[in-house]
Amino acid sequence: MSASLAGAPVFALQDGNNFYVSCERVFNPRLENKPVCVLSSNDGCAIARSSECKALGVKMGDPLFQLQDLVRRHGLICLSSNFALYGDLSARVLEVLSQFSPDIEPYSIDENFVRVERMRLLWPDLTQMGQAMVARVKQWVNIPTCVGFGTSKTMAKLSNHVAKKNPQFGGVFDSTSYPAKELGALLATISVGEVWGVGRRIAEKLNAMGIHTVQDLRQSSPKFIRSHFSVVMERTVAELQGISCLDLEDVAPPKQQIISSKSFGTMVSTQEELGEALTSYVTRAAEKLRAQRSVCGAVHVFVMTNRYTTRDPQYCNGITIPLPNPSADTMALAGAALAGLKAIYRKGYAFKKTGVMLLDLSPAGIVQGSWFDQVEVQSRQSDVVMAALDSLNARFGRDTVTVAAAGTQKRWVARAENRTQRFTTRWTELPKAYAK
DNA sequence: TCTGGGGTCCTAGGACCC
DNA sequence: TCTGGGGTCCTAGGACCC
Repeated sequence: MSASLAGAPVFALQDGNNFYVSCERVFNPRLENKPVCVLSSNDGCAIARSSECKALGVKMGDPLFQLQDLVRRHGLICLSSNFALYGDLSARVLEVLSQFSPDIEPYSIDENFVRVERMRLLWPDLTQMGQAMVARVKQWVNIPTCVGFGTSKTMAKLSNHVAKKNPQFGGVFDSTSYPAKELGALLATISVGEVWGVGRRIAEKLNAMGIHTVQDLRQSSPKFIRSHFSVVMERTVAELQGISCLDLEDVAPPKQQIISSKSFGTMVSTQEELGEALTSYVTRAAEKLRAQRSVCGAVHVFVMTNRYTTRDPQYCNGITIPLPNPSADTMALAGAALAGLKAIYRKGYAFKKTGVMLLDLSPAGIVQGSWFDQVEVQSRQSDVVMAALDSLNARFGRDTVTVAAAGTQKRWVARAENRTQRFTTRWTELPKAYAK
């Protein structure tokens, strides 16, 4: 049994093995034991690989046209992606895990963090708990997974990695009960780039400083790391030392931006075609926006040519269009997007990709019975503030219940309460009506 | 010929204020 | 008019994650 104190957090990280491929295998058992990969949209490149596929040397992101030889000679099976299916199975996995603890944070489509320390009466041995999780997810959803335990999220992630890479652990690794000396030896065999939060760039920089393995980083001083990197890395080192800095996010916060974009299968040149694609992306993004009950204050549009070709001239550009009234209305957003497109469109290019980002999101609808419209104006002039209040009155007319203004010398917030809408608007520049 | 689509957080630096 | 410290807000860009 682990020596962790009662109440001190213990995290599990459950992670589906080769998740998309495993999902496909649920409904097509003939894919079992065969090299399989799942492709991105337009069947562009590999985004998930079975272990047999990895053994053939296929890398994440390898384009399909480079895999044709493996398809012919080794029977590599390449499948188009089916994200609706993966999302459905992900939800089922989550349901099974909720039998083990109510404190769960779905981290990605194939990963879940679980706080387990409150369940120690039921599961004094974490390894047994992890084995039960693996067995039950396999039995009920037929998805193979691994589970790692740690006293921080970062250690749970790392333990999951250990479980995945070392078959002798049977898919479960509990770093909290592993003898300290042996744990250090084990972590000294793992390269520092495997740590959650250490990407390619930071790994290079760490290597240059003589920090090559997870154990090297774990034995570094957080303050030293802070001085050469950022507060994020400082936290990572503390987490590796078993000090939990990142808690479970049990209620998912609303998105701060919503993106919808896609590459074209064949190149597109005309503004009309780009506009049609954009309109469908805006429709999808606006649905997501309304689903989280937000309105959006600015729409960003971008276009780009094919960055992989050296033959054609390159052009990429983007523009952010602020909305005078924050909205979740598809037509309003599409109008802004198309106006943006018109501004950045150039004739004579073969475009590969376009997309839209909804920015400046804020809550819409009823919040504890109050409805507000806020206008922030950068001015110390009282007449400007009064003008802002006037505009709120004009916008809501008789529906306006109260108006008020408060702020500092520079930045004023004018606020109107209204029976039908709640918006929070931030103007980064003065609304035209008030410009002097 | 053919190369994904989402997201988050942090920092530096400029504008502006007292 | 000049100088400087302390502070806020905003944006662009980089780095990371799946």
